[in-house]
Amino acid sequence: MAEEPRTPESGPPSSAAEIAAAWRREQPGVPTESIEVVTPIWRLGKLFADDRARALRAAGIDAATLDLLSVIRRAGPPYALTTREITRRALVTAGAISQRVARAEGQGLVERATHPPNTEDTGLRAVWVSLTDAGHALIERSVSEVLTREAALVNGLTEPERRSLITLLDKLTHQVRERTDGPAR
Amino acid sequence: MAEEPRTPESGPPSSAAEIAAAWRREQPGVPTESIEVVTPIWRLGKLFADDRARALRAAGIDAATLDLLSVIRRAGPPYALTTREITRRALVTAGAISQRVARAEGQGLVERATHPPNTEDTGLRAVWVSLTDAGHALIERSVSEVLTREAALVNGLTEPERRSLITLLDKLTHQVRERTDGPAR
DNA sequence: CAGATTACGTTTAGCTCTAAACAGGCCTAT
DNA sequence: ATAGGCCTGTTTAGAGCTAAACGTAATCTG
Repeated sequence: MAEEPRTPESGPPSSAAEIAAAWRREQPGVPTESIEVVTPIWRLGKLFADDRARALRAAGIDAATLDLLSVIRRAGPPYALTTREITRRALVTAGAISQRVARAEGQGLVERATHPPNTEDTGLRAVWVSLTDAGHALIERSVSEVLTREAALVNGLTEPERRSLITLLDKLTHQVRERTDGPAR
Repeated sequence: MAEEPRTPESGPPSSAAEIAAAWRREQPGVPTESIEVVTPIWRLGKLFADDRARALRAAGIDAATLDLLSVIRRAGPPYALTTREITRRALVTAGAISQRVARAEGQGLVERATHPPNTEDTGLRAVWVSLTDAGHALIERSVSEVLTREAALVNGLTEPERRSLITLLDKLTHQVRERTDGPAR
């Protein structure tokens, strides 16, 4: 095939295929199969995150807070979850959740209570975090916009393509999880 | 057989499908097509990043430094790039690259020079970052391990599945890029 | 040429995260 | 009962990042 320019002057970032090819050329024998999977996943993650952050800035909320309020909102009435449960559904540590809750509480978006809203309890020293009216209003407003926006980003794929991608991502996720098997903290 | 002393709700995080279903139930009419794509991409990104960080800790290097040295190493001889070119190929800002280079320089892994190693020049006030012997040795050692490890994580997919996934990710990346078209770096 | 403009890299303030130490409620066993 | 062990949640020090201001070299303009 045609050789590629050694240093492509000012363009888009090197494609994953180019990176893999570069390693095969520079260090033959090194396994490069993962590069074309892992690199685009990281880049897409950043593209989605950046776009979301840009959209949320206008709404006066950040992605971390949106994430917190979302988890509580979509749990349904009475819109309250324990800190532990919130942590389990998020991608960050318990300490980070504690800080997120403190910030959101300072903004009047959530409230903390050591007693459950029902008589239901985890049987342990649980702290229940619930949405205030302001928090409820804010999440209602922002989620719709964010999801509409992101749907538009994904709509370039046909329905079969999207379904196929979802299936493959799902399969890969399960396999990576069981292979790393480290506490997915 | 197996005893179940666990707390009721301690399982894996909600699947993306469950999250989408929850939104359709709680706020009908909101578009949820993107959730099953974006969520697994973020989760996979974190799984790969965490695994890589764990592996690198043993080798005495962090992911940010690996990334820096990798870009320079795979560019081939004479193993030197300008800061601008490094930034273009990374997912972080120019300020972050400057700090990464400073840290790596402090560890004796790279060197900075205001003059090009060749007579080749970008025509502007370029700073060339090049690998030291120690940096070269370190990257040689770590990249092989990281890629071998990550190849094993991806090998659960069959070859056609992997190719199909790569194609879909590529297509999605291009479309998201042209739809957001934002600065994104 | 001088002045303005542009391109590149660095510095700085502030933010959010992680890891680890800490604090305290609940439970079981002796 | 009480001692000790677990389970939850919070706090804290430190790391690395971003955004924006800054310094400076190269280039354009009149």
